[in-house]
Amino acid sequence: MSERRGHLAEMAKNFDNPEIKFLFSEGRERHFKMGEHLITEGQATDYFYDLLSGTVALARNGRDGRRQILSFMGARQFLGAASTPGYPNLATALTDVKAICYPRAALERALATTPGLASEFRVVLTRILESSHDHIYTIGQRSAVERVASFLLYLRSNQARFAVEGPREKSELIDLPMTRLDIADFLGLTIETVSRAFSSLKKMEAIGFTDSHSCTILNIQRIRDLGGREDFTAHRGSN
Amino acid sequence: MSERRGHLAEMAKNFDNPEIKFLFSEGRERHFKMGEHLITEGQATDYFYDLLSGTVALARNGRDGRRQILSFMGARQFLGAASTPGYPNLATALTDVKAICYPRAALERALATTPGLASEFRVVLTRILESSHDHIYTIGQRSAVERVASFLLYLRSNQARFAVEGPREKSELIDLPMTRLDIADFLGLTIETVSRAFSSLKKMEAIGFTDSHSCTILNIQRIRDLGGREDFTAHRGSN
DNA sequence: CGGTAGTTTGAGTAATTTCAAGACAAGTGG
DNA sequence: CCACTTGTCTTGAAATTACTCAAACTACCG
Repeated sequence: MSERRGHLAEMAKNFDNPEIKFLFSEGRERHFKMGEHLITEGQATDYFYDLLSGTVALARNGRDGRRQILSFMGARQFLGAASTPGYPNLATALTDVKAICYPRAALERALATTPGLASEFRVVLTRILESSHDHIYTIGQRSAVERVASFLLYLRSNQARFAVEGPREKSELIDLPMTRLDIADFLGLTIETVSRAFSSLKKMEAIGFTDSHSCTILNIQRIRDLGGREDFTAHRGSN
Repeated sequence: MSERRGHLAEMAKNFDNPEIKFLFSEGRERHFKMGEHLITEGQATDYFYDLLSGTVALARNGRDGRRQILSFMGARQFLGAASTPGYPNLATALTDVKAICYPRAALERALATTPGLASEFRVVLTRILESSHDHIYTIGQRSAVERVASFLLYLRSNQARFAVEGPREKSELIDLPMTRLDIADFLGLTIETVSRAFSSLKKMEAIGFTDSHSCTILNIQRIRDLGGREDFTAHRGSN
């Protein structure tokens, strides 16, 4: 009991019944090396993942080689919810990843017998949907520099909210575990454009780089003006 | 009982308990004129809507006048699920709209006491999320003509799936109840580009227009080649 | 120390946007 | 019934943005 790990276990800590017990007894910790796939597209998603550490890119690949990254996920985030047995997305480990995987059927049964957990789960799903909506706005309406600024705020917010040890304060130091190509495929741009946007933000002294995989926000207001969501999420107090 | 209407009622037809009874006793049919808002952004979402007829645009507005339409919704679709009391989106009636509205608290209680309905509801939420992912791919990776082709398939599929009288076969006749500006704001393009893309599809005899608010697909294969999702959703058999 | 993968920068090109004008349809009032 | 207004849609030309192609730079790894 006390050794149940992960965000799902935390969400379920106040619930107990045979289905919950069964669910957690079925949970297996798995490790993925950088580059490995947690889920392959089209494959039957038998498993649901609760990430413990590392970063995963969830992507949709077109036949002609185009790729759209739908989200970057880290500790305390979930992966594998689908409306059908198949799953059209590809989940790839960008770093070494630890996750607990649960059989989908066991999760389904636990949710069906534990309405309280199902409610929390519904909130999680809804948040994911709202985050997709943010993403759609960003890709559909913003320019390259704005998209990159918005991306930095997205990472900053996620790195605070989904820190391994639980939610913490936002930091001005942003970790960029993904490559420029990953960022480009997330934002609907090319590597070169992403790189130029970073250079441009650096030149206006809004950010600074130590190495190419982590940066510091020097002028948060500038970044917010470019990529912020205050417009429509003031009440949520993000960024 | 037999007069419960709407998709939610249909989903709940096999369930019965006091909370379900209460939920449906609280449902009120409302009519909205073209141009009216069902939900205003930032407002507390006290209500959840089950659409009966008409078309609604769900949009996110930027302060500087930019607007991104997140989805077009019609009969048998739901509106108003949010993870917080506020709601960052604006729902506008594009035609006259009929809907049943339920207090969110009543829905929440009904779901909390009716796990079977909660499961179905979770599937609906997941489908919405998957549809958002399609949208992200389209906006992030496709060219203007491809986006418009993809949009036609999106409408065709929705108009079959969410027909007023229930799911029906897909038709080659596509209804376009929204303006070119709405389409542009949905696809992350300008009106002019959308118009040029339609002209281009017309010139290649992939589609034909009767008037500017309805078109016929003349060469479905061509449209699928441009905007199809066979790549990653072959197993779902869409489009 | 060279090799490889990833990143940055530059120059030219292609696509979409912007600006501007014209076409079309529906509705209004003379 | 016709001119006129209005809103929407289409088309054209110019400007801008992001993309493509190419080369140089950097860091890491064997």
